[in-house]
Amino acid sequence: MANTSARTLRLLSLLQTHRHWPGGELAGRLGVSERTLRRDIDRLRELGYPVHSGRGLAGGYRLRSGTAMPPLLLDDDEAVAIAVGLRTAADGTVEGIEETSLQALAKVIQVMPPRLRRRVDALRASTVVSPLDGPRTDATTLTVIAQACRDDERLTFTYTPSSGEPAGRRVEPYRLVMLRRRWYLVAWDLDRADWRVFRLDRLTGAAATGARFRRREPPAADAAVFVQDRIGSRPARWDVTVRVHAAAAVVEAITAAAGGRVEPGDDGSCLLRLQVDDFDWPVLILAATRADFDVVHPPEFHRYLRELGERLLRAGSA
Amino acid sequence: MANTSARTLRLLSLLQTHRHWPGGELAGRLGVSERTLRRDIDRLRELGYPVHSGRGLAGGYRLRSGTAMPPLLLDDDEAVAIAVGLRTAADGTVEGIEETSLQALAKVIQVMPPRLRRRVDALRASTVVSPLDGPRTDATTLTVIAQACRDDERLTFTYTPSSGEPAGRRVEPYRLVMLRRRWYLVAWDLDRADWRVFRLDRLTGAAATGARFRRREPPAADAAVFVQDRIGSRPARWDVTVRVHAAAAVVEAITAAAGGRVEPGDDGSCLLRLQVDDFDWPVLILAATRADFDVVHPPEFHRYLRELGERLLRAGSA
DNA sequence: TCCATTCCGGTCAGGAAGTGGCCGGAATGG
DNA sequence: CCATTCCGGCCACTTCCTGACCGGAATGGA
Repeated sequence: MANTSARTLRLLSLLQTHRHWPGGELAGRLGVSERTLRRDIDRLRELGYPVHSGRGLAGGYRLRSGTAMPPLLLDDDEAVAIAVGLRTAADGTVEGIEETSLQALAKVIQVMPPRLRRRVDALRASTVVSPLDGPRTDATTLTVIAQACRDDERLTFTYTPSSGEPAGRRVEPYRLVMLRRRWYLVAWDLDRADWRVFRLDRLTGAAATGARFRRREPPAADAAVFVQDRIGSRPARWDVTVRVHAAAAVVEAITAAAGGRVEPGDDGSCLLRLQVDDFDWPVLILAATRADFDVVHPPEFHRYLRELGERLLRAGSA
Repeated sequence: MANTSARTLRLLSLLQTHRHWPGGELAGRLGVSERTLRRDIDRLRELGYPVHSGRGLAGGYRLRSGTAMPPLLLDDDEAVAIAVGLRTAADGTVEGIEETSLQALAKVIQVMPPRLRRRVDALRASTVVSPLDGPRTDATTLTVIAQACRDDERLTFTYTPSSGEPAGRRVEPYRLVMLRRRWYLVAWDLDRADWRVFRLDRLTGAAATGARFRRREPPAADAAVFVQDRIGSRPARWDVTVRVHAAAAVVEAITAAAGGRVEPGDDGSCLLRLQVDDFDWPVLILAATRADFDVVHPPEFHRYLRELGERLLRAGSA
């Protein structure tokens, strides 16, 4: 039996689940003498995990935070929660960490027992999301590709270009990039013998073949820049400025989460600035303020408001 | 030196970062002979982690999924991503796993080095959330309380009841419950010698005193039920039914994520049902469909639409 | 102040386990 | 057919693990 390693892990696990443990209790659970337990604790400390100990009646052992992440020992529920959380973060719920979340997700999913994966999938549907976020990429596809990138495994899939027929592709995946809430895959296309960028929402049936390859010279130092260059002109992005007839503090409370900037005016109103891709978002925010407002900046927003206002009135008076 | 335990962990870590490793490479990195490496691999297998091995040129070792979660060995970025993901999930982004996410978050945060905690805090602001979600509870408060619940530590905080002055409380925390997107703490109030329910958004300055207590008989088998009973009558919750003049498939694509139910009609329109706490949400969804619609069910929605429509028109015509 | 409780770490001796070197074997892919 | 890779038995040596026993020291409550 690989006793000492297993015991070290179990000890770490116990210390992670409940913060405070008396020595005798730990020794009992591990099935060793208290002397040996003390030595195990010492071993953990030598490994760099700071185990605090206190004497007397209220004494006991506890694991504190140290300088490095210790191995996380998770129970099933926690593992599922982590996978689900990472999935939503990878979907763009938290800006700026999509790629990292995906990488971590790939790691978790890879070692996760199948029964837990099924639970994660089952929770997939219950995410509360904004209906404006656009198409989510299938999480399975995402993790399959992320793993292939990490492990240098060839990938096959069916791709439908913006103009053209669906066709099979064989690639050596390099990196996944999220840009403006869309996932892209940078990969070396084996048949075309060149680097290509694929939009994940146009890609189906992704599967790692199992065959490994040696990494090529990347097409660019930063994969995101490469994608940026390839997909070219960005979609219209609006800079909305609105004068809201309500106290700045009130408006700020509502918009803070959405990332708007609020400047207080002198007459009890305030100026709200938002950067958005479409107008649905700002309308929602403005509706929530329950105050009157005037559009300062984009004329297009004027028209949009008129149309929507008329539509709502039609529905409201029927 | 605690050699074999440390090595087992490092080996596990290596196997988790990159899926495929030739034996010689692993042995080199661990600083042992290949024979010993083989024994280490065997040890992992005995511990229940299925290490797959392949022979020949494309051979090597890889960690597969097994029947239990192995210890997760994360680098800094991944740990941060996990914490951030759990935090958003605990905020109610994914329904039904808030408590579990919080529990996992408490575990991660507890062992996370301070420098990583700071990074998590820094990312706090950048979450893309709906401005309608109501006040988010401070994540630090949340984790402090969650840890106190888990570790049976007394808690002190300042509480402002719905009617009354802020006052200090000393409690023995029992459980955190999320109900209708709000966090509640069930705890034994030491001064009042009774079980109480506290709303977290009315609670400030939470701190664990460090003093531990013995768990009392819980006030109810299910803490959520207890909270439900105590907070009593639910806020108005609307059952909105709308006829949308657009194809069912189109509407479904937009509303699926928000949890609405769509029934196709015979004339190209469809019936959309939503259960919501306020009307901002459905308006956003309906605006996104870019189609006309009629309100079928709650008359209050009529009035709301008229008011909002007029407000938008005022803003749109200025 | 005293006392029970708890962690601490030294020492000892027997036993278990880890280690590297060596080997023939077998699967795999070019 | 051959190079590459994992496999696992054997052996001798060394390391370390373990439990038992001890006196000591910090702690918090009576």
